[in-house]
Amino acid sequence: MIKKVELTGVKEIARRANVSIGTVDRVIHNRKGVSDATRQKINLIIEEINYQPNKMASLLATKRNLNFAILIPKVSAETDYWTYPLNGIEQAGEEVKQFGIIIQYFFYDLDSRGSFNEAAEELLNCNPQAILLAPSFIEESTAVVKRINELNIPLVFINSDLPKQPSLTYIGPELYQSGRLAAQLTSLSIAHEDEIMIINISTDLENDHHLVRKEQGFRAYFNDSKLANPITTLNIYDTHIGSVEKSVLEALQQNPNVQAFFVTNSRVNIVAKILKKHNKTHSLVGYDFLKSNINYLIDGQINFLICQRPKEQGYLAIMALYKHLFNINEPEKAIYMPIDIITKENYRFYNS
Amino acid sequence: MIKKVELTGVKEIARRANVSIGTVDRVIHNRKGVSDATRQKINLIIEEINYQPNKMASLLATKRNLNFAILIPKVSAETDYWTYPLNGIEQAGEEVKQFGIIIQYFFYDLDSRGSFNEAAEELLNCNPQAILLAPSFIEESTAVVKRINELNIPLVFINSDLPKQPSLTYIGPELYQSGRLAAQLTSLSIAHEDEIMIINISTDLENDHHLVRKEQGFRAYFNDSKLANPITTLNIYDTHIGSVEKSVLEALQQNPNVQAFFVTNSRVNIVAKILKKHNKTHSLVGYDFLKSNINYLIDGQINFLICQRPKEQGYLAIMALYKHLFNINEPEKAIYMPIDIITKENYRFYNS
DNA sequence: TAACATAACGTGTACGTTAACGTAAAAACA
DNA sequence: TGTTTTTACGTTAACGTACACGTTATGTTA
Repeated sequence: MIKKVELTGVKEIARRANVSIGTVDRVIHNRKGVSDATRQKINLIIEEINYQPNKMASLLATKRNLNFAILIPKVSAETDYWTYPLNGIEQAGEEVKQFGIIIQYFFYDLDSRGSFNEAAEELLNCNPQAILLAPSFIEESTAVVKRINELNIPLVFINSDLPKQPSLTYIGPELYQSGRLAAQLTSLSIAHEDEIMIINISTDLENDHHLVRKEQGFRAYFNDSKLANPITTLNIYDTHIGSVEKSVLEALQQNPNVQAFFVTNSRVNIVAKILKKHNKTHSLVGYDFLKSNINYLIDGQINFLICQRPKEQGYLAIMALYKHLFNINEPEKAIYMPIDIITKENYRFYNS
Repeated sequence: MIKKVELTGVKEIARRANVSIGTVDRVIHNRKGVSDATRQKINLIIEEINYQPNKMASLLATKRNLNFAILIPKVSAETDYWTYPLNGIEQAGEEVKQFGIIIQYFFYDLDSRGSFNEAAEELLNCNPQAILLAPSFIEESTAVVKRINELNIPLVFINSDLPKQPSLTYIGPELYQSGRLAAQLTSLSIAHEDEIMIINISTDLENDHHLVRKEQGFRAYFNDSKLANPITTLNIYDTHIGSVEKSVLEALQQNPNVQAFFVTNSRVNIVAKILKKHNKTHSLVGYDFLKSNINYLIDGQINFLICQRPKEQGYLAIMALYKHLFNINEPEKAIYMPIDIITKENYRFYNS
């Protein structure tokens, strides 16, 4: 409980500059009423002692709240992936709430670009001091991000990046490498000549660069490792199970030597269900810690799930904004989540 | 930027209770000097208006330094495992520094119980307000922990637990399950009849319950999975490479059908070196993200490393103490780290 | 030169909480 | 009874920042 002795803050600056704290305050806030000479002197001292304003005192003095606005996909019935980032955001929200941070949530429908634009408009209307964005639709997001940057509001991307748009940081997966990892895991459970099938299931495959990057990584691994296993790709645009079942069975008939599947997103549980129904014991690798996926992992129908800490992504994103605004530290330009392998023997400790 | 209008805080409580804020403060902090009647009245009002102290004001008012004391093994030349928790601790230290938290470091030698006791004594002498402890030596640690608990200093265990001793939380691995995972990974790359060898390398094996638990988990997996692969254990007490080499080669001669090794700690790189030297291509699974291990992972000599986020352990431990002391939230009684699988395809993103 | 304007700076109060300090009254003791 | 101790409070000065307002000094104009 030793009292601090360091001299910091406006008072110390004022003392060194032989002015009052009022003057220092004016310099800090770029208000007029200070001669150029004193302004320079004070700025010099600010540099010298590396002055970091005490955000606590500041918030206390201004007695205002900070609004953080979140714009992410809504949790759909089809996949509960976004519950995890949301949980992380909420947890972080609890922790920073006492610093006057209030989180406002806006959700959009992954099937509707219109809903994205609407939600973005609402978001901007409530004048947030920080924004967390999952830019699923590239063009629409880019437009919104440009406006955000004009307003000079700190912005964090989550789950997908818009590398050309300036932002505080991107927090999310590195897709290519995760595809490579999927390939390595697949190669563990197949023989020399076995065929492999990559399954992309998405209504909007053309816009879903996630899947493409993963497939590229997957194929690159086999290339680089000089593994000659034939790899075919099956694109499925209708995500309903009946339609998927039909496609998969057809493809299996055409490629009877397929021994392993790689599903490039979290819909791997659909494939697992189908394989189980037809008593198939193919190797199966897919994505994401969803309940329905975990069940098939325990079951043995899915061999590996790859996961990139969705909850942590949300948590870290809020924390990055908080730390930025409170001058605690600045994040890296991009934070790539570790690429985790989930098996039936380690899933229990994954989200504790 | 909306101004708050609510009437909250000690002032409002004092107004409602017809007392001064000083009295309210005494009630809030459970200090004496208040009659039971007023205390009750105030507590009632606190409940009523659901009083949440303003942490910013609080932090500002108690401009005190909090000393956190850390007692962990020193980074040895032999293994740099402890650099990772240390990094995590330092990072957390940076982040909480502006709340007046100062971290003091004490290190002990893993080969010397005496050094542990000495360091612990020094630590207690500087009257820390929170302690982070890696209780490697059970008896010595227990004695120290008892004294710490008498002093009512919040304490977090890291890496190993002392379940019988009260503590704020334990942050570290769950060893049994990690052994099971090692077994699953081993089973991926061996055939039906292949033999497996578990290698424990430790000068003080009897005290190293870590290794024992992992071995138990490993064997349990094979039992539960009805896999009949013979498993033998090789205990090596002399950790020098020459001695390990001799032991391993001897054991290999006696068990020529061994196709896979499981090294129960981070010294797996020693075994990798030996196997490489003798051109052996056994399957090899071991522990920890150390540089020397990663090199053999890239090399292909090690198939999998299991890792339990050492850096995060340190980070979370400090944060748990900080959040406890600042009433942000209380941790779970035990926080088991996810059991991560590191391969040559995902190690790059593990510690970013 | 008086009256006034403005630039440049200082002062005071507030934010909500903490804790040291002061004090009146009650209780304990001689 | 008087004296000391204890109990139960109230008062007040910080903490670092923000900002309205007050105060000089230095012009500028009538």
